[in-house]
Amino acid sequence: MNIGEAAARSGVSAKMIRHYEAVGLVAARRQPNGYRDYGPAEVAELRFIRHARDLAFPLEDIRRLLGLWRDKGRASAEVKRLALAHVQALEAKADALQRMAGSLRHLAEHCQGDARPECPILEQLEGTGR
Amino acid sequence: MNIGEAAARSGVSAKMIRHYEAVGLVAARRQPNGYRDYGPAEVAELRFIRHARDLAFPLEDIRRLLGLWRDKGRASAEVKRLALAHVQALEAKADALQRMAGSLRHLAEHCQGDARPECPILEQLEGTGR
DNA sequence: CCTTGACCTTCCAAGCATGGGAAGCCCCAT
DNA sequence: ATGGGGCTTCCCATGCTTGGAAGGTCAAGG
Repeated sequence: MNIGEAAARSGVSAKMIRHYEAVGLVAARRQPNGYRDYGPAEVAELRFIRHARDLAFPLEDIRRLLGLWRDKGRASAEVKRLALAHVQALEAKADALQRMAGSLRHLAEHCQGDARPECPILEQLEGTGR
Repeated sequence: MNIGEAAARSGVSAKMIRHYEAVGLVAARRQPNGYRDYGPAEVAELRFIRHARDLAFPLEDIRRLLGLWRDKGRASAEVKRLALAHVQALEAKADALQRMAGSLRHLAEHCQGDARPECPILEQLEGTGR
C-alpha cells in the first residue's frame, strides 16, 4: 500500500512516516514507480511508534523499544527499565511545571487585576533575588 | 559595561543576550569599538527576562510583559490575564505529563521485569486501540 | 489522446530556546 | 610585539512536527 493509506491506518502522518524512515526507525520497500510500499507489518510498527509517542517516549527510546518488540527473545526487564526511567523523567517535568504554575498562581492571586499599575507579578519578575 | 559583565550580573548567558537582542527584546547601545554597551536598566530587563523564563513564559509573552513593565501606566489586569493564561497552559502540560506517567507506571507495575519476553508494556504499545 | 486532480517524490524552512564552535577583531598586560 | 581573553558575526545542532515548493505518477473522464 502507498504511504497515504499507511498513514490512515497507522494514525501517523505521511510527513512523519517519511521522517521516521529518514532517521532509521521504519524502513519501507519501494514500488517500481518509486513510491514507498507498506505491508501490515510496517503499519503495525508505525502504530507502535504512535502509541509510544503518545506516552512522550523520545525517538531514541522508541528505537530501543522497537528493537525489543521485534526481538521475540527479549527480556521484559529491559523494557521495564526503559519505561520506569521514562516515568521518572515525565514526573520530574510534570513536577517542575506544577511548581511554576503554583508560584505564578500564588503571585496572581495577590494581584488586584484592575486598571491600576501596581502588580506583584511584575515586582517579583523585577526582583534581584531568585 | 560589556556583554560579559551584563551576563554575569543578569544571570543571562552572553549567547542568549545576543539572541534576545536579535529577536527585539532588549536593545543595546554600541561602544565606539562595536562592542555592545549595557547600563543598569538593560541589566534589569535581562534579569526580568530570566525570571520570566524561570517560570517558562514563552518569549512572546515576555515581550508583552516587558512592554507592560516599562509602561508605568499599565493596567495590572493585563498582567494578571497573561499570567493566568500561562498558569493554565502550565497546568495543562503538567496534567498531560502526569497522566502519561500514571498510565505508563501502571503498565510497568504489571510487567514482571525478568528474563522472560512477556511484557504488558509492549502489548499495550502494539495494540490497535486508542 | 489529453487534461485534471489526487497522490507521490525530494528538498528546504520554520518553530521553541539554548549551546557549541569557527574566524576574525579589539584591548590590555607582559 | 606577543599572548590571552573578550568581543564580533555566522553557521550548525538539538527534538519533534508541520509547512511549502517543484516536480513525477496514476486513474478517471471528456
